[in-house]
Amino acid sequence: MAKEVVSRKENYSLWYNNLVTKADLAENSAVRGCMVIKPYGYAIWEKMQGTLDKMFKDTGHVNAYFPLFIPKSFFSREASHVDGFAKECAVVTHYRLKNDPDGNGVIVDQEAKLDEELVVRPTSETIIWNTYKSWIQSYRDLPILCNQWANVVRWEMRTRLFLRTAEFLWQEGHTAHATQQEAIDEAEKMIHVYADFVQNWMGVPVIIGKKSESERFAGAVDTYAIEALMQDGKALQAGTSHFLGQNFAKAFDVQFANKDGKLDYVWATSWGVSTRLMGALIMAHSDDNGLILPPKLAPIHVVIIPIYKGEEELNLLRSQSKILKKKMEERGIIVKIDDRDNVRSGFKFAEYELKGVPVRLAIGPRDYQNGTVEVARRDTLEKQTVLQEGIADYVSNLLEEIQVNIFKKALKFREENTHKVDTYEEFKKKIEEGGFILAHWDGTSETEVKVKEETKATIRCIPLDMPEEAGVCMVTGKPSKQRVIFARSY
RNA sequence: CGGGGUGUGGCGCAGUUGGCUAGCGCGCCACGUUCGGGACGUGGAGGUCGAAGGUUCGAGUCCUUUCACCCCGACCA
Repeated sequence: MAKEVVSRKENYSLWYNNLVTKADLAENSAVRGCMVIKPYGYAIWEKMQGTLDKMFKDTGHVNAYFPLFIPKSFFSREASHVDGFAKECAVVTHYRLKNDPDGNGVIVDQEAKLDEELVVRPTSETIIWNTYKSWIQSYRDLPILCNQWANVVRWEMRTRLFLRTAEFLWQEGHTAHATQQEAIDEAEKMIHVYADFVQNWMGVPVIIGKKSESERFAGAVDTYAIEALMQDGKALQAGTSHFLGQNFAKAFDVQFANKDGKLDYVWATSWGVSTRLMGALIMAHSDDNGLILPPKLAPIHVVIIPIYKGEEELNLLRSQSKILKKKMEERGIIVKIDDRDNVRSGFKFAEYELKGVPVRLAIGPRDYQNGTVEVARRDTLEKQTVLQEGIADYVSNLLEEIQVNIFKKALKFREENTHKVDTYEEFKKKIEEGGFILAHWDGTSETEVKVKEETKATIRCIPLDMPEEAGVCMVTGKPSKQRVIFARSY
């Protein structure tokens, strides 16, 4: 008897459950809104991390690490930056506990108060720029191209598992350059690195663009972003790259002597992606049977499930499975044999579908006789019986095909849910259906605010590689050079 | 921080206008039969009903306070 499946609209948690849970600590816990990443979920994150890390290094970056705690005063330096983060910071005020003399357990020792409070980093621009100041004196010290893998904390008023947890894992790149153009190039380069990763590894199509003024990062001159569309019709910002101008250099007084011997402020960028990407991965691909993982990021590519009666058959199939496993491993395929004797094979089928393992091989006595194996692919749920001979090639090709197919499917979904709209009336109707809307906008914040208030939709980005097209703003009728992307977002 | 909702074994829930020993499904344990798509039978373990206080002969149920979580806003990756 198959169990009832929770529908996608009702609940994403079915898919999440293999990967992550809410932090489940004592009552009154202040860590609400945090998450526990389970081993299987972390294995995916490690794959993402490894791939991105290599991409960063291939583009000339190096890893470094900076402190978790940032002196409060650092935040006062860059005005718009503090505006953006002040409301969501965790602050350390004391450094010691003691036993309560009244016997109520442990209390904060009020005598151990810090002179200056420490802020748990919500992002590291301030402490990094304070550090860079001592690293930079001459144009010969530039560029500095550092990346940091770290956790950060943002005390959001409302959290959402994966998409907006109070603590999350991410990487943040922070670069310093001698010229404006070099910094702009860096910011653009990195948003393209992100797009490459999200599309070609995660299989999620994205639109690369610039943020409008009101959606910009606190302290940035320009914010580039990649925007993805989830299956429920909402947009998700999957990564950002910021051209910071000289804002942080000025705030932290980071000057260098240029080739002419004159002092100038350093030009900066920062860029980051987080565990939110795992949310994107899940929400973009999963179906009612559970996760669908792209082979390039799946912790297990292939699971082999022996189907047997009795110990004799099991042993026979077990050793045959090992042979198949070895053949595939020689081709770099990650294979798991699930020969657990205490759950039935149908249960295993369902379990690995829930986990999103791309390919399943089932081998039973009949297959053993015929020298065949049943191959099932997770993305289409199709099953086929193929010869064991040449299985490594077959599976290797299949994995590549699945990787491409997942992307195509997501792209098709996005295209079917992207609409050009020319009037505000039509816009209001279309936005209710979800998806991306391409419309003309007069470039003003006022119009953007009005649209947001009336429809809850925001400008996700001003696409970079979309042809210019003259038109008029759908709201005000003022001239516009190009269409921008509107959507409701997470 | 505003509006709405929910707290009952590990998970999901039922429990009527207060009334007997607090139930059900899943899961868990034991034994047996099963095993090519989430098995079935029999037996069993597991609960301070979110917390504190109150009303009452009697509270999961009523009242007060409080805490947490979820959803919708505002804020944000």
